[in-house]
Amino acid sequence: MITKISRNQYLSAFLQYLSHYSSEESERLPSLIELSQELGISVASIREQLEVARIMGLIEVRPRTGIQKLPYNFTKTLMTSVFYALENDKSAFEQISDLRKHLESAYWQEAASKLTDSDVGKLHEIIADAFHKLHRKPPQIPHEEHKRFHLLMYQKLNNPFVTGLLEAYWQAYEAMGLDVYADLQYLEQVWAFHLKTVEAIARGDIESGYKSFADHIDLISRRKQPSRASSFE
Amino acid sequence: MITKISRNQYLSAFLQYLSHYSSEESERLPSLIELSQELGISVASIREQLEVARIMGLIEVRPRTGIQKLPYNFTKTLMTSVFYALENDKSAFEQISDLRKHLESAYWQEAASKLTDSDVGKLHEIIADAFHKLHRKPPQIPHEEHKRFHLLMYQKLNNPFVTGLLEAYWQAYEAMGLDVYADLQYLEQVWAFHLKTVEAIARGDIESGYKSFADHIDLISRRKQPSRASSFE
DNA sequence: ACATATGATTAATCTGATTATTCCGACAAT
DNA sequence: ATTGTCGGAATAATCAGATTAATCATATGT
Repeated sequence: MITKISRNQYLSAFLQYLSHYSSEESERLPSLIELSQELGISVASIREQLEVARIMGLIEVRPRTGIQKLPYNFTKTLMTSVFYALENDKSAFEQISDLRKHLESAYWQEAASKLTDSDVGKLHEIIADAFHKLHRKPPQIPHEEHKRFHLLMYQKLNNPFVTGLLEAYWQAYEAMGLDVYADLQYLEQVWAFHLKTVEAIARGDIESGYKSFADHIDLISRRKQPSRASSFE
Repeated sequence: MITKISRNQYLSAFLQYLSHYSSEESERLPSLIELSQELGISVASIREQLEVARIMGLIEVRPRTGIQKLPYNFTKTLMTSVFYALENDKSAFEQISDLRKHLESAYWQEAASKLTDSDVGKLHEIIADAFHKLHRKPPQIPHEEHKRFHLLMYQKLNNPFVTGLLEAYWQAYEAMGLDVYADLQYLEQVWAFHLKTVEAIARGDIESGYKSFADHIDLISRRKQPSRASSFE
C-alpha cells in the first residue's frame, strides 16, 4: 500500500487510524500485534499512543475483547487536565466554576428555548425528587438531581464541547467533595429557583425563566467556602 | 518509604508524581530508568503515561536533556481532542466556533474592564499593524494580528481554562485553513469594529465597547463558508 | 573567535518473553 | 430450561534488555 493517509501533524498515527476507523457498532480494532504490522510501528510505541486515546475516552481496551472505538467524548480529556490542575492547586476550581457560570449564562436562553415538553416534564420530576430528598428525615443532599437538572438543561444544544465542559465541571465539583455540602437552607433556595425557572419555561416565558436562573447563579457567587475541608478519596 | 501518595483515581502514577514535583525552574525530572525504580514501574509502562503528559503539554522530553516539567497548560489537551474531532467531522468546527462566540461574549465586559493602559496601547498597535497589512499592495491577511488581538483582550481574566479554550479555537481556525481567507471587504469591516471597540475601552466606555464587539460577533455568524476548500497540510 | 569534531547522556524504538484478564463454551447441578 | 462452575483461548498488561538516534557539552583545530 503506497498511499499514505494525509499527515495531521497534531495527531499520532494511531489517533489518525482510529479517527478514520469505521465506527460500526460492536466492531473492534485489530489486535495490538496486527496494528503493529499494519501501521509499521512496534507494539510498545503503539501502546504509548493507545494510552492517550484511552485517557481521552476514545477507546475501551480489555484483554480478550481487544480495542473498541467509542463515540467522541470531550469530557474525559477535560477531566484529566482539570484533575491534574486541581491536584496541586485546589483554588483552580474557582476558575472552573467561573467558566461554568459564564457558559451556562451565555447559553441559557438558546438552550431553554430548545427544550421539548418531554424535557420540561423530566425537569419537573427531578425537582420533585430533589424536594423529596430535602424533606426526608434525615434530609439527603440531592446532588445527583442537581447535576442531572443542569446537564439536562443544556442537552438540546447538541454541542459536545459545551456539554463536555459542563460535565467536567460537575466531575470536578464532586472531586472537590462539594457534593456532600449540606447547607439545607441554601439548597431550599436553590431548588425554589429551579422550580420557578422550569415553570417559566413551561409557559414559554424564556425571559423570566432566565431571570430566575440568573438569580440562582448570583446565589452561587455569594456562597462562601464550605467549612468542611474537601479531598480526593 | 511506606507512605503512599494519596491515590487520585483519575491520574496515573506518573501524572501524580509530576503534579507534586517541585517546579523549580530549569530543574528536570529523574531519567526514565531512575523514575522506573522510584515508582516501581517498568520503563515501558512509564513511557505510556509519559506520552499522555507530553500530549497534554505538561512536559518537554528530549534525549540527553531528559524530562522537564512545564507550567500548566490547558490548550494542548484541548487541541488534541479538538483536532481528533475535526479529523473526520469538519463540521464540528461550527460548534467550537459557537462556543468561542458565547465565551467571548460572556466574558467581554469583565475582560475589557481589567485591561490596563498598556494593554490598550498594544491593542492599538495591533490594529495599526493589521490595517497596514490590509492596505499593502498586494494586501496581506492580518491573521496573526487578529488572533493576538482577541487573545490579548481576554488575557487579564487570568483564567487558564478560558484562555485555553480561546487559544484552542484559534488553533482549530488555522488548522481549518481559515487563516488564509481573503474577503478583504469583510476584513476591513472587522478591523473597523476592532478600532471602535478599543477606542471605547480607551475612554472607559465599556458599555459601547461591548456594543461594537457584539456587532463584530454578529458579523461572524453572518459570514458564509469560504469557497476555498480547507485541509490539513 | 568561530567552526567542527568527539564523546557522553538520555530518550526512542524495537523485540520477545512472561503474566494477568477477560470472555466463551462446555459441562454439571438444580 | 436456568443457573452455576470450570477450563481453555485470546488478548492486553507488564517487564527486561538490546540497539539506535538525538541532543548537548566539551574539546580541538583553524
